[in-house]
Amino acid sequence: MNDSRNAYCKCLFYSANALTRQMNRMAETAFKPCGLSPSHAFMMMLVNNEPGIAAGSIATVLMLQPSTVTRLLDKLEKGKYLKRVIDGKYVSVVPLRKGVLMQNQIQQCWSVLYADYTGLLGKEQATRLTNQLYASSLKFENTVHSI
Amino acid sequence: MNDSRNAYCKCLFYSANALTRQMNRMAETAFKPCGLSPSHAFMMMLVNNEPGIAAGSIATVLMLQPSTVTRLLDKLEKGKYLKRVIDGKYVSVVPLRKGVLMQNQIQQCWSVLYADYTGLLGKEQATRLTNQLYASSLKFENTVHSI
DNA sequence: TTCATTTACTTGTATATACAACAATAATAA
DNA sequence: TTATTATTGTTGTATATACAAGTAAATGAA
Repeated sequence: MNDSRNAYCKCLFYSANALTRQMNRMAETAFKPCGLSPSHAFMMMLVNNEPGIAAGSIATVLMLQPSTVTRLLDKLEKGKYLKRVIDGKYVSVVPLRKGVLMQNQIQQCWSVLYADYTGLLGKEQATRLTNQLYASSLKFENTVHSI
Repeated sequence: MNDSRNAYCKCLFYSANALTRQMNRMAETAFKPCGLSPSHAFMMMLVNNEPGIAAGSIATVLMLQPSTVTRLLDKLEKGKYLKRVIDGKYVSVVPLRKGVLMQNQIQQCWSVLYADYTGLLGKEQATRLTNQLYASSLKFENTVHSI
């Protein structure tokens, strides 16, 4: 059985997707208590840490497409976690009370997630993997974006 | 700017997702010439290599949920790339001529993808990253599945 | 043999995400 | 100042993927 996997598991597309799906499942569970999906929670944290951040910066920092940011913001705004402040073509985002009050809980969920995957992979491997992934995604960023 | 990223980029959820999104974008481009999405192409390769493979095995090998496999199969079957052979509750999958004839082209696209990302990351880093991802996803598999 | 349980797959529904096309605004050049 | 171009964000539409619930078939126990 594992032989049949061999060809694919040597492909970065395959292994990156496999791990990410599992990671996302774990993250979804970890963030459940706060009632937000991991992506929404990350966005909320970012807005709490940088009130008034431009929508475009959110996209850059979280490495998401602008349209994805729009959709995530829509939901958080509808839930009264934050609001858009529109100034001409610029949109900045500020947290609302509900979002600010949630920060603690989000960070707790985040800690749980961290504990979960380091428990599984070991602290060392987890750190190494994370660093390599991040370094690699920066390399992608510079090339893939600027075509 | 990069300081604002710092907190997140140390998280495996964040970095895995970031890289995977970029990887997927690249893969989508690489597989475009064959007219299949990367996931469909992978599934097609697998079925070509193991004609008659059980649907459940596809899920295991590709590390996908059964429902996801169903959906991917639906599309490939509709496109006459393969067909399901139903035997009681068992479903096995066999390639059709169109799918078999496509194998070459798919593999070519796969080579292009490989060349693309090794060109970007360097062969060494690409291999290291892939192996670590795969090894990690196996660790996840054993725990996350069996809850 | 019949009933309960497990297995294998599908369907309904929801989500995150993307791309391409669009609007509205700002910046620049003429 | 006006006309062009670039920037910023949103909408329409499509995709992959997942979970939960359902169905049908196989297996095991009584």
